[in-house]
Amino acid sequence: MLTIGKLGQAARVKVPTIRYYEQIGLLPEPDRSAGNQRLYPNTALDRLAFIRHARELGFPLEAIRELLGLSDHPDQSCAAADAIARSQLQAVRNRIARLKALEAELQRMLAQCASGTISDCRVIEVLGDHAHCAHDHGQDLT
Amino acid sequence: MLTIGKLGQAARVKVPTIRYYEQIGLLPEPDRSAGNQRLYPNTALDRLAFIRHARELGFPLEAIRELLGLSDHPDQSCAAADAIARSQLQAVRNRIARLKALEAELQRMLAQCASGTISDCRVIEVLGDHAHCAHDHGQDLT
DNA sequence: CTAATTGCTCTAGTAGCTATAGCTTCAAGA
DNA sequence: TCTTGAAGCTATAGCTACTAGAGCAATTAG
Repeated sequence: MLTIGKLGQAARVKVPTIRYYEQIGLLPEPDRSAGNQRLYPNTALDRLAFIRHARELGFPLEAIRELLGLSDHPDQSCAAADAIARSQLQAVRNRIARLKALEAELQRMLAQCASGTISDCRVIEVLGDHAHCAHDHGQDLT
Repeated sequence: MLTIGKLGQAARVKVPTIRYYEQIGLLPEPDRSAGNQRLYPNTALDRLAFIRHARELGFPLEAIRELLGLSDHPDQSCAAADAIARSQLQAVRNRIARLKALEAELQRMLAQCASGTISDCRVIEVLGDHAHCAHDHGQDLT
């Protein structure tokens, strides 16, 4: 049996985050000690590690909720899990593409900076006028 | 003089967002019409375009606030603006590096998926055990 | 036994908006 | 001139995924 602190240490997840996961239903409510403290079975560590790992890979909590649901029914096809991972991969690739465009733009902006006064600062000027842009970074918010 | 709707259209910024920017002090409170509606001078368009553009490049609102402060004093050195842009470039590069590691990991995960049942699904398995990872995507949250 | 640590609940805050409700004002057509 | 529909107003709440703090109770080490 693990206290919430030990569990957090073992899974490298902060204690308030564990309580938050419980609150939103990602982790089941554990039994309590006589003094009302949470006591986790060892299986909770697996589940929490799963969540942490998926978060590190950028999966949103709702996707993780689905994946956990799937892993609770090991007999079904894994097509759904595959689809979730695939869409996550797509999302990551999109983000990389957008960030690369931003990188190029920022680099260009800085290369032109004359380090003079604000009035001839390219950074300020470029930001003020989209026409200065080499790339079309349309609707992309980072 | 522009109504808030025209301004939003011209700058491609949604109306509630403009009001939000006013609320947090990024845009000055404009004059009002007899019927209490906001009326913007043309200069507001420049300022709003500046903000939108900087947001597209990933600058956080606080950095934009600083940049706007700088551009209000065109006689000073542009070193500060340069530094803000430089740190933004660094942040973008960090994000790219982290996302590339995630991309590789997700790709590897999917390549191994046998498309069988959940019980031998690599996606679920890899997520459950960090030891399966080729990369060390330590503390990186996307 | 005491002091330090850890745990508890509850509330509020973070970024950057977005959405809703319920109302008023404005502009254009009949 | 009247009317109708669009656009505007304020205020509040919601979104993601946590994080921080207050004020208290329980546990553990010495």
